Amino acid sequence: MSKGLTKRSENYSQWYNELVVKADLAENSAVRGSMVIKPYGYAIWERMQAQLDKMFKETGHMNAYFPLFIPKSFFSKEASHVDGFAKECAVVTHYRLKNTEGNNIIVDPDAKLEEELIVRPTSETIIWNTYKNWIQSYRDLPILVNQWANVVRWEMRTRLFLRTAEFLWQEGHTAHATKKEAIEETKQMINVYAEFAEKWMAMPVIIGTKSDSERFAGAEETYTIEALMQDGKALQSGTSHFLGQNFAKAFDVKYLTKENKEEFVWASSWGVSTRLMGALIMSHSDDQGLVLPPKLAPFQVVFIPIFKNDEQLAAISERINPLISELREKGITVQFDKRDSQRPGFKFAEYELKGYPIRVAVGPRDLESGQYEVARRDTLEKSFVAEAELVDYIENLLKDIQNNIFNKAKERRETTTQMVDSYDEFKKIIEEKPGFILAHWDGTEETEELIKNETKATIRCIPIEGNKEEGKCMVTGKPSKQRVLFAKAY
RNA sequence: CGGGGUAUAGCGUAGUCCGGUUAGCGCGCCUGGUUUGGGACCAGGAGGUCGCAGGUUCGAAUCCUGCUACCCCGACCA
Repeated sequence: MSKGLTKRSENYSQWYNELVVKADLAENSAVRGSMVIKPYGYAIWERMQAQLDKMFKETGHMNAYFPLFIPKSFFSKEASHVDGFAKECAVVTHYRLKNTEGNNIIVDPDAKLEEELIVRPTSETIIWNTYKNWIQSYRDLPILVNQWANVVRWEMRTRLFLRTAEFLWQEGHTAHATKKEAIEETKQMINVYAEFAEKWMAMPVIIGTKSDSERFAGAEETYTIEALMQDGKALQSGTSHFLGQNFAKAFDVKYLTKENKEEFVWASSWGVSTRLMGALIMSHSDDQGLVLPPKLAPFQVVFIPIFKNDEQLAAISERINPLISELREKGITVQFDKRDSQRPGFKFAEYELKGYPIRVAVGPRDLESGQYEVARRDTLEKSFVAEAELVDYIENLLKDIQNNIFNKAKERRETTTQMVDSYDEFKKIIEEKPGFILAHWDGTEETEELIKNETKATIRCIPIEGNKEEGKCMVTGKPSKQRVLFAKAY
């Protein structure tokens, strides 16, 4: 399982599939670029889901579910939106198969749909078509709805986790009476994402807005959180869009104000996807495998008994079962690996590969001494801890690991983020020491395009926080209001 | 869709140029034994339409033709 991991660690996507997903679906192009998420990987996604869902509910949202198939006619109402997605839609044209002679299954030509159905690439259109019926008065607003779902985007090129044809995500779609409120919602949700990324994934992010060319199709403003992976490439990890009245106008969603005036509603949408799992893997993993933040690890602690026979195992179990109960009462997730089919050394390596934050080894020797060997995944350090102190020690160590991997990631980002004032220096750094670059830009699409073509670096975002010093564009010398964030991106 | 590459057991591969025993090796898997505090060892064993279709030949993983899929680089993108 771990064969070749060290050598391949520079190319994360090479070993995800050995670790958490199985991607070998396709002899058939229809599932090209999809992925099977294995149980352990899915457990990580469930932890992420649970926390995000909690945060959405704490900010007043409720979950709903809308159909997978969207009639083509819905989809073509918002012009820039359809332009953005038209090239990557899977389309359902028939509803029946037919078994011909020789067991040859074909699509029944008589079963053609009158109107084709689009497999949702995102749900704005079907949701706004529905909101039209939900909204009449200012009393119906705001509508604060989220959906957990799968979507399909027929990308020309796929990358495991980062850009699969089908992916799992959450999409929030809100409707508001005023522009101000919709913008506040948009900003609130990007802050929720940033908090989740930093406090739970232990992944530092930079919040900002997208340039015109990178903005979501149909949005007036796109907020993003941008993270830096260990190889110096940036990953867009979550977005929140202020949609203005674009979808309200396209789907004719109006409400009556207190003054009995008819107005279009204002909208936001926001989402994060299983791409976050890719981000998590690429932020922290090392040559030994995954490193998971304790807050998202499916299991935070694993106990490995070291035994030669059933009597020894029974003696070990008797001593550590009360400890496990005590840990569980504190809300710590614990696994006790009693398998006799693998040797301890194999298990050590296996749990390191899977990123369990803490491993405790207990053998006859330790029962006598009353001290257990505790190993932490982030630093691979081991220490002996007295039985009486173990529960408190683990509780503190989990917090310590969570902080430590965040700080490590942040430090790494800071040492690979540079302020650059000349375009020559920019080109040199992008080539030699990839990472974030803060530089001045004249705000035009032409300059952005030029930089992209010459260096492959793109504007990841226009940061919201930090120094807002004015300056001159590093390419054209024209005035710039603030530095923007550049990087090569996934 | 353009450029490059690859396809041999569950995974990784040798063999292909120059056709010739029963297609070899490592990991993994199964059985037995010895082991068990950092990925155990010994012995035995199972597992292959050599991507698919056609052709050349006494004989094809190997040569020819066509097709398909995957990977990498671009364009596209959560």
